[in-house]
Amino acid sequence: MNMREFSDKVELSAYTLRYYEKVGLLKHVQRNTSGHRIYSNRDIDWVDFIKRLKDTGMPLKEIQKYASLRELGAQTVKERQELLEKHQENLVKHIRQQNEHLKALDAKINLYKSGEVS
Amino acid sequence: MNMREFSDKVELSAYTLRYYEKVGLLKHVQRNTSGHRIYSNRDIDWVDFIKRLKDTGMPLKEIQKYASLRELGAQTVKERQELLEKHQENLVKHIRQQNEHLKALDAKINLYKSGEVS
DNA sequence: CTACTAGTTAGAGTTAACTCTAAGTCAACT
DNA sequence: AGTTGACTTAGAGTTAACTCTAACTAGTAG
Repeated sequence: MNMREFSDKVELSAYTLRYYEKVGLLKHVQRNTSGHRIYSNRDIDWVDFIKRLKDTGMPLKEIQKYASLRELGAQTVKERQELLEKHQENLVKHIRQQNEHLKALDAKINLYKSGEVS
Repeated sequence: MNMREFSDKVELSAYTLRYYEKVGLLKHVQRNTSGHRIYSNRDIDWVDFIKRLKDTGMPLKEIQKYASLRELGAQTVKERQELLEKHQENLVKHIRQQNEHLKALDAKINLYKSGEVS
């Protein structure tokens, strides 16, 4: 599929997709005879995974690191797993923290509701 | 308390605290005779609340809006409550989303654990 | 009196992650 | 042949949220 279709599907602008390629998140995207990019379904999966990592707070630099390890094939499986497990741990902490924040916010709102705030 | 003590207590650099003042998050901080800032316990509470909003993804601009409403006193209670309730709603959504991401990440890691990834 | 410490200001610099601009190419229509 | 539209590139510009620099001052210890 072409840029526009892919951009629509993954909900990232063409600018962002080219940027992701520039910083090494997306590698060897195919080209047609006139030099335009052609994306595959595997590209969709990969970008979706990038988005997931990003949405859970992983910086693009670290996603790039994961991408590079992936490039190196089977010998980096362990390292990639560790990277993801570390991220998983951070995410669990983050969710715990956010739940605490939510509780405190609920309490604050209850003060407003009961008219104890001016 | 002075800059250093306050900075230690709220775990924000002096740079950041001055910046927060500059952008209108912190207002009428007291000064001593030589022009140095003096912070109170109420300042601690307020900065802690700012941090909570920030940590839950509220942009400083919106926190600033809340701060400004607070300045205007009792007549803005309703508006402030609404602002917080909107944020609460976003936060609930965010937590839900993060939990979904976590589940997907768990699944991915399980693929690694069972050797289904190369 | 001098040195040191802890602050002060205005404004410049940094970083991440885009986002856009300008100039150009290529294929398809009219 | 000319126009349109969807791309291409290199590189400049933007935004949020800091972070730092330079030059200065006030209070304290030796």
